[in-house]
Amino acid sequence: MTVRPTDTKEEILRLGTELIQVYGYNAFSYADISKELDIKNAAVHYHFPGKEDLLAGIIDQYIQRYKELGAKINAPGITAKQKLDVFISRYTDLCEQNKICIIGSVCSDYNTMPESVKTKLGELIEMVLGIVEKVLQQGKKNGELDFPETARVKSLLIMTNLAAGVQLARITGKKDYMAICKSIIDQVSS
Amino acid sequence: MTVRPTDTKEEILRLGTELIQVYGYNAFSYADISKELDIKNAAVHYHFPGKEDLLAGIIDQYIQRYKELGAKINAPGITAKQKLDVFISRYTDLCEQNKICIIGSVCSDYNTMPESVKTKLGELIEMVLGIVEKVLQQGKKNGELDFPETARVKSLLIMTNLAAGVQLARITGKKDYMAICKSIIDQVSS
DNA sequence: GTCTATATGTTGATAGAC
DNA sequence: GTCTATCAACATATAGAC
Repeated sequence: MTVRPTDTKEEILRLGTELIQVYGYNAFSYADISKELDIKNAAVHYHFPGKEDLLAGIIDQYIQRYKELGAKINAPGITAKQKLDVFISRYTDLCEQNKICIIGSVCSDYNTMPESVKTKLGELIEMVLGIVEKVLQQGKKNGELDFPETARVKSLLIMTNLAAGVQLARITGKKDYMAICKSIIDQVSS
Repeated sequence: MTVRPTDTKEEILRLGTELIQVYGYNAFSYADISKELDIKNAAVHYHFPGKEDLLAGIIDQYIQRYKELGAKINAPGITAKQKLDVFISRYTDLCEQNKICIIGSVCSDYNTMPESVKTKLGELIEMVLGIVEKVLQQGKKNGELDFPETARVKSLLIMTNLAAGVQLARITGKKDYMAICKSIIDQVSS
């Protein structure tokens, strides 16, 4: 790749995220990153002294992005269904690239992570669930969406469908994942 | 012809399964096994020459167990709801032990696995889905269960709820998982 | 900020004795 | 079937030059 990264740190974060989504946190090394970015492993350690720091940085980046999405998604003129579609399409994109959700990926390695990162991960997941819950709550209120569960529980059901859906898709194929997405929409349609 | 496995081999399989459920496939080593079983790492290699062989052995054991469960679950006198409870309680047990479903765990490491193991994993998952699908199908037929989706799709929805549910429970706690389980039951109740 | 060079431990694995 | 002994390869990590 001839694209000279304007910011090595950003590139490391981007590649680290990808490696977690494709191979898992405990399956990649700093060598994978340094080779791909054509830098030395010491350069990676300069930006992220330890692998845990890299993981923390990646999760921080996600928290930041969802914070932005949470604010943006409240914009008027977008229906609750469209908002829900924004979430679903994120997972569909992952699925298409043979990646899985970073939360699900890191979850397998949860017990190998330091406490500080566990806490950060909890923050991220509560933020994601909170955004989905809010979308569902508003959609239910204005009659656009309909479902028997509370918005909190419905957000749990939808997010587990999506997270494990992309995991499953790796093995059984994309067709099953697409059927899951269709059902999610059908279940909340009034 | 069934060869009786040695106790050690069984112990390695048991412990290997546990390590995958607790720490993930790429996070444990043969040293973890040999230390815990108080044998030398060479002894582990005797039973499973490579780590992939161990993973294959673990998946094979699961396939065998689900084959037995698939046969047993057809026994008369058990309602479809009770059969569904058998599945749910397996995940609840995992949740209680802070473990996650082995399929979900291995899924993160999917792209680091040899083709032969990927195929085996596909076999296992189709078997599990098939059993759940059959339970749902029969329950729907005799009016015991009711849901708008096809049995196949509903099995996908339920299994993704459960698999990601135990993953989530590690982070957000058992309460969310229990709410998911309750909803699964409610959704299929007629 | 990136490099060279190096340290130190771990990993998965094997050969051959008992 | 288990052991001792040993291995090359790789992992994470740091010191100090440029």
